Amino acid sequence: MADSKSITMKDVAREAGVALGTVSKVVNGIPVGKSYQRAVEEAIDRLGYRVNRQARALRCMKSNIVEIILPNLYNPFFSRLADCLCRELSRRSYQTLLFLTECSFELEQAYMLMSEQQMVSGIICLTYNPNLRIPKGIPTVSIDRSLGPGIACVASDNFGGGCLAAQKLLENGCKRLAFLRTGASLPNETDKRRDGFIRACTDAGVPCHCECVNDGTPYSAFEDFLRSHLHDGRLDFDGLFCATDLLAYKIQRSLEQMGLRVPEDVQIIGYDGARCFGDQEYYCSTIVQPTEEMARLCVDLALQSSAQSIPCLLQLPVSYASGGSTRD
Amino acid sequence: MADSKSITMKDVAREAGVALGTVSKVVNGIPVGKSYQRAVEEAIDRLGYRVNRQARALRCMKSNIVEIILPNLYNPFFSRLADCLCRELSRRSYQTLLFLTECSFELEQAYMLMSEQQMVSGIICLTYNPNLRIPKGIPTVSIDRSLGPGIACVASDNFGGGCLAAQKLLENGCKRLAFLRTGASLPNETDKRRDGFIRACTDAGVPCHCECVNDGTPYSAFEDFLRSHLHDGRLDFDGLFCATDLLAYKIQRSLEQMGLRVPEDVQIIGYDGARCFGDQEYYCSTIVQPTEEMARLCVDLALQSSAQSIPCLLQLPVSYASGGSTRD
DNA sequence: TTGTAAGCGTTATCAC
DNA sequence: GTGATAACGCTTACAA
Repeated sequence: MADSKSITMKDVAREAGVALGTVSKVVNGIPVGKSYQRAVEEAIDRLGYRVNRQARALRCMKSNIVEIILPNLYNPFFSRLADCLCRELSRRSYQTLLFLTECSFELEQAYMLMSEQQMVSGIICLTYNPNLRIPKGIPTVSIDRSLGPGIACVASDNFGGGCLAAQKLLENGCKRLAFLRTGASLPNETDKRRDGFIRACTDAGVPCHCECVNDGTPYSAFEDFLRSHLHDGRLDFDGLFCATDLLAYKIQRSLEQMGLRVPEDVQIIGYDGARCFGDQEYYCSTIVQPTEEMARLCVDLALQSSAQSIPCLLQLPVSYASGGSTRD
Repeated sequence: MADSKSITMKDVAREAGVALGTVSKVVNGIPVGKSYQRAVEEAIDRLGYRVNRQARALRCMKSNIVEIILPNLYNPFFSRLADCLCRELSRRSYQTLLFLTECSFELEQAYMLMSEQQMVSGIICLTYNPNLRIPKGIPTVSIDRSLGPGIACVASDNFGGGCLAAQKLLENGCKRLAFLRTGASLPNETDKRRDGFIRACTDAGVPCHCECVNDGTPYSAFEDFLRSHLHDGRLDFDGLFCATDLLAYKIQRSLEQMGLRVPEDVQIIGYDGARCFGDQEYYCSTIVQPTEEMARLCVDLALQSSAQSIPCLLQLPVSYASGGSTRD
């Protein structure tokens, strides 16, 4: 009890009868004389010594901490991402410092700059602030949005995913397609979901409607949209591609309330690959983001101290998964 | 560019033409002379100085970091908890260091002890290791499991929740009840869900069956159980209380595959209050844990430096929410 | 190969 | 009220 004054290297050195520097070497795996090695290791065990990471960080001007900035953890895509990132970091003996912004520009900026007083090894962030100031000298990786030259951006192949969605709907016999989206008004990588979708539609010679609303807009705007395209209990579209699984989920519920059946009357494909309870069934047919691979890549980049000509944008391939809202 | 050698207090002191100690005082809100105050603040702005938290932590032997240990972030209950905890900590100017264990006893222990070399302000954990060694001198809060005397445990009112589930099923006309559970073989607070359920059944004079299997057991054990109680397309039970929403969700799917309708033939209540996409509809009728309040309480306790006679167990009230798997 | 000593950026204790 | 100065625990030249 009275002891717990925290054991330091000095204590270990005294206990082992060696100099402070020798202990440090042993702790850091730098070779020392066999007998010293043993003596120090025994003393460490005996005393239960553990290195003080703050002191080390201060001295080395670098902690083994990576900062993660996300909007929240209740959205399954973000929580899955956080899960994968944290695990991948642990695997490499790094720690995860987590910040949640709920998309507040101010918080995004504040947490971003926090790293400066923190000596973190890297930053992995998913932000929306268009004027985000990035701390210099800290490897930074952005997810789904380009933060400017020199900052790596990791994303899924949004364009390819959009194409894939169109292809699948067409394969399943859809003739009248529409793309629905609610999202940041600022340009980011996820815009390409629409571009890819339109491209595939154009290539196939099939017309397609786009209904995109800004983030502030209430969901009811989509219900109005659907109703305005409902004639005699029949929707003008038989295939919908929604920019996220969440939107797909809501749209499906709206359609069902209007008396339409999914997938019999209307087929829907979402984007993300979200699953019930995180690892059970897909909520809907979806374009699956390779979350684990994205996390691994983010960590790779965030730990790459030397900015050795990192590509500005890295896109990872997506896949399609049937989840009940399509007829395949 | 060439400057970014990180600005220190010393730089600020020189810039402002005052002593180091004066800068420290300003930074920490300790009163100094009016003119000094201004000079220092201006210098700080001009130089863009930010306090180095590692140095402060080292000097004060205490960082403003709270360690959170959870099994994972894909399970909605855990991710919601993490979300609330992180937000609550931020609100009080603390940072969140996140560790995920996937219930590995070794990792639980390793992360628990990590705090010793970290000078964290507190630990909030949800663990299963029965022999977990707790670092001394760091305020520790356990969720859903008592870690022994002196360690606060925060949980929802599991017993009350069990009672409530039974009451709701009975109110809805159920006559033949059963409790289903898969969970840690080690005793923890969530065991009381069963106890409360049984108690309410007993009080009401209604028989109830309990089917509890250990964590390792494959889910198919429950399917076998259900099948063994299925006679002529009719289940021996018309009301099920599942220890978690996830189990309720799986059971519902199994029943539907067997040709039974929920809630017409069998009503189901889960526990947790999990929602689709984190904030949409409930997956099923459920006993809702007050996650936000629990998080707040955990943070309260984890930051309470003085162990001023903290109650060992704190239970927060639950509520019932209808989610389609019952007839109310 | 080992020991010594100078910091890393803060805070806190004192003389002034 | 202000300003030197000594730690905090560790790493790393550099000297022995």
